[in-house]
Amino acid sequence: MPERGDKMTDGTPGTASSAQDRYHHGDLATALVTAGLALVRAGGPEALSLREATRVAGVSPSAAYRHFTDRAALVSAVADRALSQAGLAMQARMDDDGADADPARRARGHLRAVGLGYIDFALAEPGLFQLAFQTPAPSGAHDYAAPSDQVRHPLVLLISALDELVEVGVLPAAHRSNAEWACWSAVHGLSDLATRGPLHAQDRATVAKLAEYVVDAAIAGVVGADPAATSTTGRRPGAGAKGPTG
Amino acid sequence: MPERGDKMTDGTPGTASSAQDRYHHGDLATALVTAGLALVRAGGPEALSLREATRVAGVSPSAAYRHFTDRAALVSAVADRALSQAGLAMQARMDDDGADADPARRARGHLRAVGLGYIDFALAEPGLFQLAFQTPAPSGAHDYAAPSDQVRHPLVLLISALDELVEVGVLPAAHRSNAEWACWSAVHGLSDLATRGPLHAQDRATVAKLAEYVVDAAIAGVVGADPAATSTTGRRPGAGAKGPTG
DNA sequence: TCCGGCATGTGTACGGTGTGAACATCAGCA
DNA sequence: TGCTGATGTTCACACCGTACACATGCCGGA
Repeated sequence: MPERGDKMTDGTPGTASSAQDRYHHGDLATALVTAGLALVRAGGPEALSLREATRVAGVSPSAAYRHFTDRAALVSAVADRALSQAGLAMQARMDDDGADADPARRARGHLRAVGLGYIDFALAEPGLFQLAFQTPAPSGAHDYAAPSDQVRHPLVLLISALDELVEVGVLPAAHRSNAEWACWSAVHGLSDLATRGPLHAQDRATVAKLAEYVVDAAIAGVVGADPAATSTTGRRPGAGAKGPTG
Repeated sequence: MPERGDKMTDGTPGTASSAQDRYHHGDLATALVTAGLALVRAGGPEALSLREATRVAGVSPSAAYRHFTDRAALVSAVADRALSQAGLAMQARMDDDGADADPARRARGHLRAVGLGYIDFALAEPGLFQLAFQTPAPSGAHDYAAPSDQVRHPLVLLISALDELVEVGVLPAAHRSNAEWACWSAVHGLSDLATRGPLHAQDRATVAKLAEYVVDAAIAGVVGADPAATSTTGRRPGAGAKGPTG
């Protein structure tokens, strides 16, 4: 019989013997997710193997199937946690950056913080980022509801930042529709190029500068782009990116 | 002994017996790449298994190691082919769309075609797209040189489209630097969101409309965005960071 | 012409993975 | 107290990448 004592189920040393050294783990589901999160953080989504997760949890491989129908189910559960962490990081950044007294500047700062927070999270936690945003979605289960309690989905943060920009008058209401996809595409694309693509080997400072440029260009694009005149036949003058806030 | 006749090495029926039914395959390397390409097209990068590729080629698994050091090497070779196909598709679209007599309109059409061609390729061949652009790069081997003969790398197409926009006067030279990353980020992000992300289940027409919007917003962003005046705090002019690849 | 070397393909084996079926353990309830 | 269902274990299977020893046969030198 293998030794089952050398595992650290959680960070709660008070209940040291509650879930260990017993035939029944006690809270294997969350233990597996926690272990999976660590694996993904260390080695990316590919490193999340069901067997390794059970090994970390000090349990036999088949035990996982009492709590997850599939490896995919475990991956999905870990992805949810990763999504929450992304939302938390972005929210924190918004709270820091968007403290301007002027409403227009504050709104623009919020949108900027959302974009830069997204990219920062991708750079700081590439494994979690990939898992959170590059997974075919569990099965259409949750539609951008809170991935967990109290944590707002990153897309919700983006949407509310854009709505705020409309309320404040910076973004014309006529330009509002689809703006979230243009913004999300820009920051997501840069994040992917920087975490796995051709910008992978680039030094951090360069990527950070690029991130600012990309976010600013995206904002300028949605604020200034006239969706009714975007064909090759040319845009009307005066539709420049210069926002009303100057 | 397994039957080795049921394979189609290439599209050259003239030499039907040249590479088949013989102990030595004759051109196993390209046969494996061709098989791998089919596997990726059908099931995405994950479906490219070395064993399955050798099975399709009618050869034992170990035979692959005479031509590729690794599974990664085979993947990389297939990725090169995928990259070429992407370049071809984008080039074809550019030739179709960018036929305006007016130089400024033609230049803008070229950039639009590059972006829409990129997204179209991703939607038409999601497996090849993922393999081509979401692979950690072979090992810094080829720096955007022609992935094959005669085919220009997608990034090269983008860069020349932007350069053309500068020559024609639509894009101020001061806004040129880093523009390729803003554009690439936007189209790559949308492609990723649409092939694996939350837009995966969206119907094709909706995504196509979104693609046009995103491309136009990206163009508006780089053409109109003043990289020195978009930040909330207001950065000094002339602080445009030079592109990482030069 | 024969022959030998070397590139190429085969067979077998090992450790890794996900997953299912049968069995073991234990908590909680009648 | 003993049963029952939830949970964990053991064993087994098929698949994967990969390494090693061996088989085959093309091609150039004698």
